[in-house]
Amino acid sequence: MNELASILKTHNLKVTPQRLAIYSILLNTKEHPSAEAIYQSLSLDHPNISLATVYKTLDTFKINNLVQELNVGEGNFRYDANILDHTHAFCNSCRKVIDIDESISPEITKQLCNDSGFKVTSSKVYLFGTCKDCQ
Amino acid sequence: MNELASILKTHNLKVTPQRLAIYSILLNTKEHPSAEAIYQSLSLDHPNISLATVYKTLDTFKINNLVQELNVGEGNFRYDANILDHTHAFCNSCRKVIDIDESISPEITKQLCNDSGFKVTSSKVYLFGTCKDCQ
DNA sequence: ATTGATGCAAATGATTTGCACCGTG
DNA sequence: CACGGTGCAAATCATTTGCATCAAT
Repeated sequence: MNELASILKTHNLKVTPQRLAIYSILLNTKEHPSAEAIYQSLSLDHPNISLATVYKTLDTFKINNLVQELNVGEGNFRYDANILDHTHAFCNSCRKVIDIDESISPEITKQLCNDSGFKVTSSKVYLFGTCKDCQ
Repeated sequence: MNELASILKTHNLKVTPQRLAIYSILLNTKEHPSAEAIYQSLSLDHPNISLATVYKTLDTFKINNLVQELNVGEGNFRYDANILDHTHAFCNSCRKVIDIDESISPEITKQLCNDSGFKVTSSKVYLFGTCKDCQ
């Protein structure tokens, strides 16, 4: 059996072609796609999938901590199969979201935690500016 | 003339009672209200203001860098008249957004900037967890 | 066979837009 | 007076929901 299927089973989720397809897209892209963008990607190999299913599946994945939801202020959400806290940089020019793999965010959360009495379970760090290609 | 009025003028914005009211609300709250919440607050003293005007005004303020827009994943935006980069903590229990006044976020953005070739102009840091009152 | 997943279409909720009218500079 | 701002209602966009059907265990 395929590896994705066993990950889904680990979370007590039924294995369906739709779920495999959506999870596979997220694992194989660096684009941080929106629900709509995922739906577009699916139109090739799974033309009869429903947008509602994409939303429901993403919600299920989010609840089961298989994906994280991002919001860089565009008016919709984006999804990332990398669930570890890491920094996302949004280019105001090309509107791409880039992963910044630095382990600084987790560190600062701990520091902030100490001072404020707020018990931190996760964090999101967004940088805004211009990416290398657009400069 | 009142101080808020002169701030608006500095940005070449016409001074209207609606803008003064909205900006005043944002300057005097720690609640990080949504457009809808601001509209509710206005219903007392400005009962005939339009929700569309609230949205248009917030957009104008955002463009003129008088407010910043937050998104903690609730499906709407919240607004903060403190435009300096600072950390926001969202309590998953009471759904309040709390300011964390630490100057760490600006520091990390500089570090990340160096490594990635991404030119950072601003940043947003969100912490998720449980606030002091809810623990 | 049971239970949960899917697809469709309709509903919702947040935000935006068009346009006539009004108020500020 | 001119131009931008406001209010209203309608439109749009992202996301959710209800429900009948379908598929995985």
